[in-house]
Amino acid sequence: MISSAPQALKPRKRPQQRRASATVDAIFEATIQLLVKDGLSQLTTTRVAERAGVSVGTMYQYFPHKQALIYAVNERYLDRLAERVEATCREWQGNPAGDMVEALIDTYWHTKTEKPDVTRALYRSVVEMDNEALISAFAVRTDAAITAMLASASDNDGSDARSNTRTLVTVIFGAVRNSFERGHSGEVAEDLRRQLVIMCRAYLDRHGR
Amino acid sequence: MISSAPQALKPRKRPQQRRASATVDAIFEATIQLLVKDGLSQLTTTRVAERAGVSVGTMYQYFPHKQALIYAVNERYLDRLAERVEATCREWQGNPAGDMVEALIDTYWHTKTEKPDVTRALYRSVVEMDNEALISAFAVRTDAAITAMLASASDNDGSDARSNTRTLVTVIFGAVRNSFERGHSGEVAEDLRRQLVIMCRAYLDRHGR
Amino acid sequence: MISSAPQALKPRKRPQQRRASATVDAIFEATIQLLVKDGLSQLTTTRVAERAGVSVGTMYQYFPHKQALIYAVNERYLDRLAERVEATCREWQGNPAGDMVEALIDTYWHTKTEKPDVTRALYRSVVEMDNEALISAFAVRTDAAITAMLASASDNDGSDARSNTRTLVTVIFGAVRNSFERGHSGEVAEDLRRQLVIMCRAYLDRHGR
Amino acid sequence: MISSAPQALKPRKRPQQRRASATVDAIFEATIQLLVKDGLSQLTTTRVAERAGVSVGTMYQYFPHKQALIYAVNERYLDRLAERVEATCREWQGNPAGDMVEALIDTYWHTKTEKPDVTRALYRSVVEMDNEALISAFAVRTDAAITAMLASASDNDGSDARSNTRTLVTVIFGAVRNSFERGHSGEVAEDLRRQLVIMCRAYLDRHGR
DNA sequence: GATGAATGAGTGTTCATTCAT
DNA sequence: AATGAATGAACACTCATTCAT
Repeated sequence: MISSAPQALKPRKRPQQRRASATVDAIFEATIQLLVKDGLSQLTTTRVAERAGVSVGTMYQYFPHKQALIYAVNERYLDRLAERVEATCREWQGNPAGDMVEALIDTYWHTKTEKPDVTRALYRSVVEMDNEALISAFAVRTDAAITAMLASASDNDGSDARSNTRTLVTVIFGAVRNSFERGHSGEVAEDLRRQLVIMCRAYLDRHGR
Repeated sequence: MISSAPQALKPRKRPQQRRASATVDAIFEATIQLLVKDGLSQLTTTRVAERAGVSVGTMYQYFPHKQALIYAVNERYLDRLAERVEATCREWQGNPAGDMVEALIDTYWHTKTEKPDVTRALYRSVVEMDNEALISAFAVRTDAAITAMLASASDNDGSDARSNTRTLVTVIFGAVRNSFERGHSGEVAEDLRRQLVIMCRAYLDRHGR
Repeated sequence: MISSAPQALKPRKRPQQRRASATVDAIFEATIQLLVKDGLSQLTTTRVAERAGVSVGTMYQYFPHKQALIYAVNERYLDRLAERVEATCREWQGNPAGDMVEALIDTYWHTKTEKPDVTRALYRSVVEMDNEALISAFAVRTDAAITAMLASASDNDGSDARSNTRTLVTVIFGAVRNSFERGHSGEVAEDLRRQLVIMCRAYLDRHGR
Repeated sequence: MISSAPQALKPRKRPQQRRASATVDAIFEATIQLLVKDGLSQLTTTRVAERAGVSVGTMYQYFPHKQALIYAVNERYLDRLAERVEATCREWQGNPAGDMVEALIDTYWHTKTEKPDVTRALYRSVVEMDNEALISAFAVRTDAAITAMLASASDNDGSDARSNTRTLVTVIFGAVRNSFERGHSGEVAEDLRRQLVIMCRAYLDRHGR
């Protein structure tokens, strides 16, 4: 769970979510829909409650303030994303490093591309929030999973694992976001994905592996 | 000039800079300072005017609304960034492609890192704005410059220039942003920069160049 | 009901009176008091709310904007005025036309004169508003009532009812307003009322009735 | 001149107009055009100056504040209207009273109907202004002219001239305004005018004249 | 617990008026 | 005299949050 991130990393205004339930899901769903439809600046607590079919009062029982809501939505999203990354990492244990990275790119890319407007809306919603804990927790989880996976590579050459993981992760996650921002899609996006695979493979192979 | 971006992409009116560029500069400076200090959500027209030492009324003579102000600040920032990228591209014409990319990464990285808090603040401010025109104009400029540079590479191997440029640009710009978001700094950031250079060189060399 | 005026004539949204008619009444009362005291140009939403003893926010729950408030105040006023006119018309069914018109003038005059400053304030507030629906709805109601009354006159001579009603209504309502504007009062106003009765009677008698 | 109205009647904020000139005319013209086009609430000093082709500063040389401008426009309008009424009154000296009143109605009606939108715009603009002096001065002039005319009637029956004049004036002016408010036009307006003549004639004839 | 009416501080924006040039 | 940039008080309206029912 991302929420279990080190206390030190939790933001001052770290939001508390009371408990999970169908109501909370409805609220999450409503929030995402509204973020997609109108963007963060048009998102009001009243509108979220209305669309979720609950009263504002009730919403405030689950989320102590608006930030907490947006935080929680992103937390859940990143949780799921991290799970998928972890699953992929487990699945490819023991394979050649190049194949691992290709699988990683595929997983990340597909997850992000599945619902592009949700991805975009959440990328945007996370700004102006005390999001360091969020990002950090996600980074910790994925870094750990990827490092472990790479360490098990059948062609592991013993080069600096921390540095390699960090580089790959930063490049892959960064490139995907940038591609989104530039509005790539269709053939262009597909080519970029392929090139990214090629680039990462070339990086791993650099020592003549 | 970024301002020459397709009119159709700019739903919001652009500021009509008359003259008094001193005043406009003061307003820009104030805006950036406040974005750095308190973030977009705390940025009010009154506060900007106050800090810039002008009245709100005056501010509204130069910027028809708050959005236009933020737009203009980002536009200027991206203009300057694009200029630096273009300068680097001109400078490295005719060199080996690997050196070009290293120079590009250096330039971009240094520009972004010079004033990290400004970079971070502007990354955040640009959200929730009608920023497609902005990003698109920046992309057009830098893509053109980089494509031209690569075409002049002494070891140009004739592989798909569009695709190569797009990949490099997306990876470099994306990685830098991601690095910022993860809060890398010091030795970690430096290593990442080096790795990025290695990765991009490896990408260019992939065909045994 | 004036509210049943053609929807097409009401570009501005109408207040959705939910309940809490006490609150709405307080707001109406406050609005009228302020209109009387300081005039439309000094009427601010804050001041109305303050005097009504509610918060601005609450006011905006009942009236979507300032115009809607002023519209509603006038609507209520004209509703009541129309009711009185209708009552008089019912009451004088079957009497001689001259007596009818005298009764009509009395009713209208007295209603307007009861609270002269309110009358004046509302006359003024209605300007610069999308008031056609208001005026039209009032006209439709009163015209209908008066036409019906005149048709029942014991000495009905069969002359053009539409034209007669229109003339009488325009003259009476217009004269009263003009008298207000000129600031008539006391004996002068009283004489004018009498003369108006004489004139309307003479008009009805013109064919030697 | 209406401006020569008794000092006591001049409003506290009685606006002062510096001097007449082509500039002033341009300002008047611009004001009226804007009032017709967008109404009082959209009338800003900047817009008036712009349309008049002068600077705001210059406008403030002629009119010490916005009210003064609107006051002056109405003053000029009423001056001209009063002149026409006076001219008619002079012209019909010595004729039968009924013909006088018909001529008066014709003059007033035509002047108001010539440019209906200007008439309407000015009716509206005069609200919320300290307009008592304006109306009073107009009343004094027209009352005097009409009283004098009626006194010279070939069939003068010696009945109370003050009362008669006041009644006729209030009825005629009031009916015209009311007709405007109701949006009468074409055949309806024409019939109303005829009926008004009939009514006023009947009033004058009431003693069997 | 759930509701949603009430709150009121806070914000973007306008525009009459001034005054340095 | 003429200009028009600068001023800043004022206002309509929003919306996160609370709390009586």
